[in-house]
Amino acid sequence: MNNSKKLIGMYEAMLDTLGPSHWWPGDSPFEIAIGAILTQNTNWKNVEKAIGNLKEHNLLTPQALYALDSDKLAELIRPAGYYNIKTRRIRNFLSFLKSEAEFDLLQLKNHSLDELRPKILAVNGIGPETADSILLYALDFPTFVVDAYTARMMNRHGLVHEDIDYHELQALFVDALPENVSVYNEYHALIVRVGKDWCKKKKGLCESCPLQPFLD
DNA sequence: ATCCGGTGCA
DNA sequence: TGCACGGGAT
Repeated sequence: MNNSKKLIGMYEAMLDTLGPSHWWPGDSPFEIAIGAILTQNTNWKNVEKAIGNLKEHNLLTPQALYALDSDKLAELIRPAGYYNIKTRRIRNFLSFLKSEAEFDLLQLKNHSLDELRPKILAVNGIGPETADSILLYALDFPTFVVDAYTARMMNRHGLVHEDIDYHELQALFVDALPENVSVYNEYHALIVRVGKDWCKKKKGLCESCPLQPFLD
């Protein structure tokens, strides 16, 4: 089976067994963008606490967060871990949002994907995965998100080396799939769900995995 | 003890 | 290529 058919087959298998994911959880594009920064190498449950704290204080708007002291912000996002560095990263993103789009995330959609992605990547603290997550899940741009789960899952299926470069891994999916926001959205979400519940770090639960039929 | 929707810096 | 960043859940 060629690569494209295999990747499409895996997608269909996951969707059939797990159902749609309804990603990204969040009430607004801005909440999704902040969540993308907060969830860097961090369990989503911890991110939810941090976002809950911000909501509770009515601070989940660009203007309110921008006006907030670093110390206050750090304390509120503390449950998400790495709170000092993430405070800096959020503030970097807010400065970018102010200068580039008058605090209006949707104004970023006036750019093409190809010119916007490098601009977001230039923000210190926003790497390729966070940038693509914001572009896809907050702004509906057709860019495919890959992550540690993706590399692990693909590696265990013998398709890539474990430490494959981000953009190489991404290209594998882009080349195999139709350029479609809904498919990109759902595919990454399904991989994360499979990664959490079956393709675990220590020992994969391959026998019961939705992707078991695709193992060799 | 181990892991988590990573990233930047030496 | 290593390493720091970090609280919370299992």
